[in-house]
Amino acid sequence: MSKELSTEAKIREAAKNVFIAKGFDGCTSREIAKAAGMNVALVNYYFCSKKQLFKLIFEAAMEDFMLSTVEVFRKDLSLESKMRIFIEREFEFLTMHPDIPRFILSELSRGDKCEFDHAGILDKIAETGVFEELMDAQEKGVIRKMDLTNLMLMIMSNCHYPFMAKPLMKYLNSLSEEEYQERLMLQKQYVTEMLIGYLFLPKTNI
Amino acid sequence: MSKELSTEAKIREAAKNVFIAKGFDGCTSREIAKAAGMNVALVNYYFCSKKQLFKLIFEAAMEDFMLSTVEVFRKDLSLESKMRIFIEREFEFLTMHPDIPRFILSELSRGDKCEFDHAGILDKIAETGVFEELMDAQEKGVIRKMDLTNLMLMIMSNCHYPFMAKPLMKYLNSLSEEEYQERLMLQKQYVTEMLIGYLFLPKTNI
DNA sequence: AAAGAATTTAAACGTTTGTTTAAAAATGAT
DNA sequence: ATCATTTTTAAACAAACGTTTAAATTCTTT
Repeated sequence: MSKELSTEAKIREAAKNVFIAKGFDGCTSREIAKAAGMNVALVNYYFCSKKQLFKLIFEAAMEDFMLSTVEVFRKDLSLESKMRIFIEREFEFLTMHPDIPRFILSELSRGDKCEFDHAGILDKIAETGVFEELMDAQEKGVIRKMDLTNLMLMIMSNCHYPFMAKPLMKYLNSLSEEEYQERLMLQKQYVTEMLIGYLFLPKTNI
Repeated sequence: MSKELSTEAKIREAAKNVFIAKGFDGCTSREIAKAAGMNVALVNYYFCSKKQLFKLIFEAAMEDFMLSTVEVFRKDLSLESKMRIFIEREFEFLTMHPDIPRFILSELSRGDKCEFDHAGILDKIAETGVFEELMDAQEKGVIRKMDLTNLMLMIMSNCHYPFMAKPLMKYLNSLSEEEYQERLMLQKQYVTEMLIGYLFLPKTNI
């Protein structure tokens, strides 16, 4: 692993791990300090307060979560290829950061404690031109005409939830970690085919 | 609302609301007592500890969450009708209890703090005979051959996630409460068609 | 090497936490 | 009405919380 990190970076890293694993309410400043291998006071020396440190971590996670995989839409590929690769990348990202969706949704629903600044996240997605491309495809009858908000929600449901529901599914079906990972990879295939099959209309040979 | 509840029931009710809204770590015993309109000590007088009260609430929520809508599968209907009605009921239940999925998945991932006893939940689902019916339908080529765990996950993804992601979607798309409720009803239609379309195979006229 | 600034530490601050105690109020039985 | 039991309250407990302070250490600059 990385050996030479600044104190500030070490705290940031520890805070990220602890916050994402346990949530803002589920951990203490001292726990973060210990995970970073140092004194409690240093956390506040560098980041003023638990709340402010959390805000930093949360917003970074949010950006990662929303933007890590949208670059596909800039590529010069067919819309269907883009969709397939997007889902592929999404599962890849979530395999490496399986706790992020639950973390984001939980903390967002905790709400007003401190208001988050995720201005422009949707703008950055829009910059890729994906929405225009989808609307074009709808006009041309390539894909189903449906609200894009709902489409977004549909894709996110099928990508995020399988990772969020891991403890539930593992328990209900008595699965080992390996078995669940297998199901996840299976699920990726299933949802890809289902989403593509639903979204893309059969070609009409006029 | 209901006026005549026993003290014990009042605490239970308050605890349910507070725990589900804020999570175990996000609230205090005093908060629950205040929500029930009484002293802190009474909470422990009736329920011994915060942890034990939580366990009670959690397990009740879990049962509701998993079993509230499975009765459809006992009915004498075509498999497709059952699927449609199941999704309908699921959205109905979640409209009334929109915070339960996030609550359950969050608290489950908090893990070992106290181990939950949801023994037999899958058994109770199995009792409806839905799994046999699905396997039969798979043998007969009525529905797609796929792992039933994955199918379950797929349905849950599309039903639960839209409610869990409400704060995220509302913010990203600047939707009012009413607008989001509209999207939810739209989503119900979309996911029903998508799931049915994916699961049920076209009839082969041998 | 000495001085000054930045970093790190141990200790303490006042609150709040979950829980307990002991007294008060309400209830039921005789 | 009197007593015993149950229910409710206010007060207190030690422990843990986020944060601050002031001293110790390290680093940088001269």
